[in-house]
Amino acid sequence: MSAAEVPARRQTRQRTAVLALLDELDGFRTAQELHALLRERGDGVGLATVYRALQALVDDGLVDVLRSEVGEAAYRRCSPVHHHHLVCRSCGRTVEVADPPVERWAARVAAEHGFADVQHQLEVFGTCAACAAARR
Amino acid sequence: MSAAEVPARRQTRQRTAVLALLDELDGFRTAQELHALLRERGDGVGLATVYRALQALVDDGLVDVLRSEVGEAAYRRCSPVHHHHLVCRSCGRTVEVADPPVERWAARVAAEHGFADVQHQLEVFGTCAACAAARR
DNA sequence: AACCGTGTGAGAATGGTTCTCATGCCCAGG
DNA sequence: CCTGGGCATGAGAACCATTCTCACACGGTT
Ligand SMILES: [Zn+2]
Ligand SMILES: [Zn+2]
Ligand SMILES: [Zn+2]
Ligand SMILES: [Zn+2]
Repeated sequence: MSAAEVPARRQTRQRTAVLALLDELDGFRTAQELHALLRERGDGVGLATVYRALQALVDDGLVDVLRSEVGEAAYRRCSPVHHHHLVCRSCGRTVEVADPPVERWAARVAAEHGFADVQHQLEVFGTCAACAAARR
Repeated sequence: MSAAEVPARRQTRQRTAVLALLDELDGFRTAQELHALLRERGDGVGLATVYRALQALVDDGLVDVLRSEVGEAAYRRCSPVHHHHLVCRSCGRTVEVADPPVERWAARVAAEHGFADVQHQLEVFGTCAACAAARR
């Protein structure tokens, strides 16, 4: 028997609205922020549903999730290929970046210490030019 | 007037116990785990105090903190020089690793995109040899 | 159009972390 | 040594993001 029967994701107004909103935002946003934005614009969506939609999108690889320093999850529409992020601490604006050397380095250093099933996470935080200018 | 009057950290049984416990553990542990361990061994310490002691140690640069995938904070006694971690997903065992190239890469890629005040976080997760062997 | 099963939503529940505040005790000064 | 001011402690309440519950709505397929 084939392993996983794909449950077939159902198309609903709520899920469409969440993905559409993420598509027009260019930074990481928390579920609560997204929920508030949807409510403001009239597309009322339950908070629990926002969480569920985001989780589904993450599972499908359409959205990346990041943990803020205080532990809140933030979500962003991202390309499906492996990459890392350069994130503005102030406005959330994000640039996707890739670096093959660090990929190889992570695999090598893990192997040297006998670790298997290796994964890694690398994020860069800073203040973008616009926010740095606005701050003064 | 000099900027910050150092409040002078006070030496108490509880803070000593927390740091001593961390010194004999070699992996990242959550505050709740540390609290349970202290209670087991008779050195009763309030949970809130464990959190406060850990926060103080982090502020002093004696301890590193890591956010698990579910958002829990885990703490580990670490060397004060900048480094990253190779962490076993299963037992928490951790190896400190350094990689100057990635430091330079992070600074360069950030500068190219106009970002300032750059910081980065890089962690590698895997299954250590001992846990891989025990699993079968 | 009818049915089945998944999706939704409001509120309750969960669980890690922080806050409150009355009491304890470290330690500099005398 | 003794004392006093003030930071530290602890038990429990408060907080808050996230998840769960469950009755009801509705997508998609026959
Ligand atoms: Zn991404
Ligand atoms: Zn990578
Ligand atoms: Zn460390
Ligand atoms: Zn580094």
